This record gives sequence, structure tokens and C-alpha cells, in this order.
Amino acid sequence: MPYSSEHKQKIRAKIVESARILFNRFGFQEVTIDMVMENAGLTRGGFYNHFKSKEALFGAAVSSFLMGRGAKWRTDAGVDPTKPNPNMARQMIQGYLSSEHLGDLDGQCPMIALPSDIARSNPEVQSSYQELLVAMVKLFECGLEGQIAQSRQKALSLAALCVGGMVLARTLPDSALAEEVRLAAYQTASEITTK
Amino acid sequence: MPYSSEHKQKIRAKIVESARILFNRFGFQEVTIDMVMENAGLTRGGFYNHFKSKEALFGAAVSSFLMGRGAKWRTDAGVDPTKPNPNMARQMIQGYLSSEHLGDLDGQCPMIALPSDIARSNPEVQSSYQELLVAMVKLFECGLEGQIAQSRQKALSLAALCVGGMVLARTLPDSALAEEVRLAAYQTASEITTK
DNA sequence: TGTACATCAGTGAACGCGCGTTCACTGATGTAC
DNA sequence: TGTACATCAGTGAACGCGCGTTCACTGATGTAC
Repeated sequence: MPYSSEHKQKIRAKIVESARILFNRFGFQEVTIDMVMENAGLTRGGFYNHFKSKEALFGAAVSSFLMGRGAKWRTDAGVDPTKPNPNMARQMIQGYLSSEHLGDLDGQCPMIALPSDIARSNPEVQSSYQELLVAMVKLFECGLEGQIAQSRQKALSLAALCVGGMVLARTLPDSALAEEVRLAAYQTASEITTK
Repeated sequence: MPYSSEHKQKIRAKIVESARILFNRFGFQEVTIDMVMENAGLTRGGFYNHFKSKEALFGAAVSSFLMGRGAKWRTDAGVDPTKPNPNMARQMIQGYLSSEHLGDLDGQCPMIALPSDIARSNPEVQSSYQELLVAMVKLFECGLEGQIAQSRQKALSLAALCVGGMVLARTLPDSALAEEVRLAAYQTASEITTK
């Protein structure tokens, strides 16, 4: 049994990480297998030892966000899912709707970077996306729990506001307007968490 | 001067309309020139008599929404931009976040159908997108004007909430959850217009 | 009014490139003895 | 411990298809006389 199985896992993880960044930045169609493999320090041919298709890689890349970059991002924002507290929702919003997140083309949430790509992809990819959203909504719910009424509705709306604000801001060519949208979404989201 | 110039304009408009629907449904990359032309009752070769590239067509399709389908949509929703009134924002929200709009793959707003395609397109396309958003925000502002404080912030947030709610709902494979997101966004948006 | 002509929208075959995928081969690694 | 071997991750050339774009040609339409 040549090559330890950790070796293969490591390489696989490297490919997924490379893909996650490239997909986030350029989108599904614009990224080629060549780009992903070269960015991971490998050559094209080996790709099919790890994945059965480009779409399978896309699914892996989207779902990798939740436990990988997304976890880091939550930690940085000071969010601790194991200790729900009334400030958690506000911390999440602050991180998600921050100008840092808006500028972070590599590390941003895939729901912002890839909404229409995912909408047109296969069911597995869409399930990854749904997992992401469900996790986000759950964190909001925990962060609001006991504090205010209608926390389910508010949690869902906060998710829509966060994602929508960032999707709009990302696309507007007038960066002053983009910043205005981001800030307005942030202020309104904050108000929702405290009312 | 064979062929009247209206003739050419009509054909062009037919191509744009064909493209708008197909792009909305399948996305920029997935739609081919062949599909657009065939759908318009023409053949591929003639395309370049009307547009200099596929991207130019995409720009035309996005911007056509505002005056074409978008205008019809606003009329159906009972929105009259020439007579601003406090109910207008609520009418717009009702239309935009309706389950009809969610199910209308052909007629939906391009901001919902094509966010990441547009984000990666050229500046002209992005300008069309920005125009769309600005028009939407302006309608919200008029609809809120005089009624409540911070109408600019609220108008921008409503846009983010509307687009975000629909983008999320469109992509979630669990349609019950999708419906829940749409409804939550609608309720919260309604609350924002009345506070 | 009718006919010859010029224009150019529309046609469909062909070009050429890019990229997902396949495949025969290489060579690094762990195992058997 | 050292050597032969088997495995399979990795390589890079090649395949084949799809699609944006080009181009020589056709034929419908308006104009000139």
C-alpha cells in the first residue's frame, strides 16, 4: 500500500482549498481544472484520481467553507457557537457585513460569491449551500434567543439582509454606492437584533 | 436603402427579448448564440449584424428589463412612480417578494437571476445592473418619503432584503425552507416600511 | 407602371480555440522476504 | 538490514466536443429611371 492514506487526503484538501479560492474569485465556469491543479502545485492529469468531475469539486469547495474558512471567520469575529449569548447575532452581523468581508475575494462566503452558479448547479452543490444557510440562521437564532420575539423570522430576515446587502455591494461599479448599501444593511440589521 | 430601419430595430428587439429570457433562466455561459437566435426565429450567422459580441447582448438584455418586463411588472403590482404615495413601497415589496415572482423564471428581476454572472461581466453590464438598483431604491424612497425617518437607509436596506431574500429562496433545494425565507423577508420588509 | 439595380439582413458552412476528460506511462513509496 | 516487487499517485500528451466568431453567398426589399 504505497503512499499513506493521509497523503492522499492532504493532496485532496490542497486541491479543494485551491478550488475554493479560485471559484470564489472567478466563478465556476471561468475556472479550469488546469488552474486549480497548477494553483495546488500539481498537474492536470492527476485531478481524476481525486474527483470524478469538475462539478464534484465545486460541491466539495462550497461545503469546505463551512468548516474551514467559515469557522476561522467566525472565530475572528468573536462568535462562539458553543456559548450562545445575546451579543452573538450582533457580532456575526458585524463580521459578515464588514468592509473587510466585502473586500475579501478569496475568503468570502460562497453565498455572496457564487449565488447564481450554485442555483444552476446540481442538487449536491445546492445541499451544501443550504447547509451553509441553515448554519447561519441557526447562529442568528441562538444569538437572538430569549432576547426578542419572532426570532425565527428575524434570523431568516437577517440572513437575507446580510447576503443581499453583500451581493448588491459586490456588484455595484460605483464603490461609494456599494459602501452605502453595505452600511445601510448593517445599520438595519443591527436595529433588527435589538428590537 | 432596402429594409426599413424599423425592421432592423424590431429584429434586434426580438433577439434581446429572446436573450433576456434565456439568460434569466440558464445564465450567461449556459446560453449559446445559437439558442438565442433560434429562439428568436433566426439563424446564428445573422447575430453579428446586430451585436458585436455575446457580452454586448448580455448588457442589452439586462438593461432591457427595466423598461420592458420590469415596467409591466410594476404596473401589475399597482405601482405608479408618477404618483408617489406611502403605500407604494409596500406594493413594490408585495410584488417583488411574492411567490409569483419567485416562480417566474422567465420574467424575474435579473438582480435575482444573474448576480454572479453580472459581477464577473464587463463595466457596461454592471452599469445596467446599477441602474436597475438605483431605480428600485428611488421607488422605495418615494414610497416612504415623508412617512418615516431615515428613508434613504431604509430604502437601501429594503432593496438588500428583497434581492437577498429572493436569491436565497431561489437556490434552496428545500422548497419549504425557501418559502419560509421569502415570507420572513416579506414580513420584515413590511415592518420596515411602517416603522 | 414596370424593370434593372444596389443594398444589406439573413443563411449556414467552416474555422479555431479552449477545456473537460482520458490514457499510457513514470516513478515514489511501502511491503515481503 | 537490504533488495525485488507491487501499487497507485502523479504526469503530460492527446482526444473530442462545443461554441463564439467569421465569411462567402443568397435573396428580399426599396430606389432610380
